[in-house]
Amino acid sequence: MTAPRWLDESEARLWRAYLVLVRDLRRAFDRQLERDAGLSGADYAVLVPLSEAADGVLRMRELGRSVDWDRSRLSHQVRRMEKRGLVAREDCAEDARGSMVRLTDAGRAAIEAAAPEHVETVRRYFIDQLSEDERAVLTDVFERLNQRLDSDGAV
Amino acid sequence: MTAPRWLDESEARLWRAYLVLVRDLRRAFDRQLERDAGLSGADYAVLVPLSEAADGVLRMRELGRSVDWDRSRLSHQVRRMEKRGLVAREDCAEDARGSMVRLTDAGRAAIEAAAPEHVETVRRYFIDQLSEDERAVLTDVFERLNQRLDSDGAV
DNA sequence: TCGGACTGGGTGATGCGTCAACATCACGAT
DNA sequence: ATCGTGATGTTGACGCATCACCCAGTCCGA
Repeated sequence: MTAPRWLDESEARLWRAYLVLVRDLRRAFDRQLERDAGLSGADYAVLVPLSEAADGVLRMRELGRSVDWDRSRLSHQVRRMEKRGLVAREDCAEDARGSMVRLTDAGRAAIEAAAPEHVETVRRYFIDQLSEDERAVLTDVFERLNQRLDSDGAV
Repeated sequence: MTAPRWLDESEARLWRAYLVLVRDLRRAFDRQLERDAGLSGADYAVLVPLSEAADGVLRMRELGRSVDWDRSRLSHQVRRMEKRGLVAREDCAEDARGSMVRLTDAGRAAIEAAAPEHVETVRRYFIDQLSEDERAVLTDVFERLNQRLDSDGAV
């Protein structure tokens, strides 16, 4: 049992800045989506792959792979979205276990209304605030950290 | 109505890496805290300022300033933590509206059990993965983005 | 001093996120 | 053919996060 290596001042500063950034960035995006299109971030995440799919239809399984959520979370989310008329569920012809999710007209209208403002917000609060060098560093760092989490089985 | 400036490939790659990192990092920390001390991230956030306060007692107001949450969120959280015996609520002598939160022995034991592993996890998946230059860039970028959110009233 | 505004805190409702448990179906080995 | 195993999807429960709203106490100026 060795003594923990506590964070020094500059390390703690970085860590706190990260925590605050994550929280406030998420809040800013959620608010913008809610305000401009009545969507949550989770709604948006589901609508994007659906809007890019042929005929706006995907199996739950494929949709789950696209958003990289577990089945439970996706099922709950789709149920809520179905209740609000953003998507519709249908049976799957090829596999009796399966379930298809179809983007409704209202769902397509919502994502199309939300997307331009959303990307503008991503630029305003993130991308456009960074220099080219900084973007390169951040991409490198983020992907490395993701790999670390992945190879460590921490996900 | 001008055309939205969609993200190009490298910009989208950075944005996706950020989203995945945030999600997986949060999951890794929550799991570690839950596993090693039976605490959630929200529990930990509340316990830290309490453990640093004189006598382990803070007014709700001060506690709220420390964690920077709104009153409702803090009230819900403290209620759940009180039910589990991590904190106790007392009346405030100076202000009849006030409410004091006291760290219990169980609460102190929990935070002391959790902290070393928590900081090790922060190092393992974040701080220790970065070079000195990268830490400097990230601190600078994160603080700039936070300022941008702040000055824009986006919080 | 009194009346209105503000502050401190709590509650209920609702959506998000996770875990455990369950039911159904597919599929390969025997 | 059937049995076991894994894949697919759903549900219930519970904690986190936010919003709208409420109540009580404090404060300050007319």
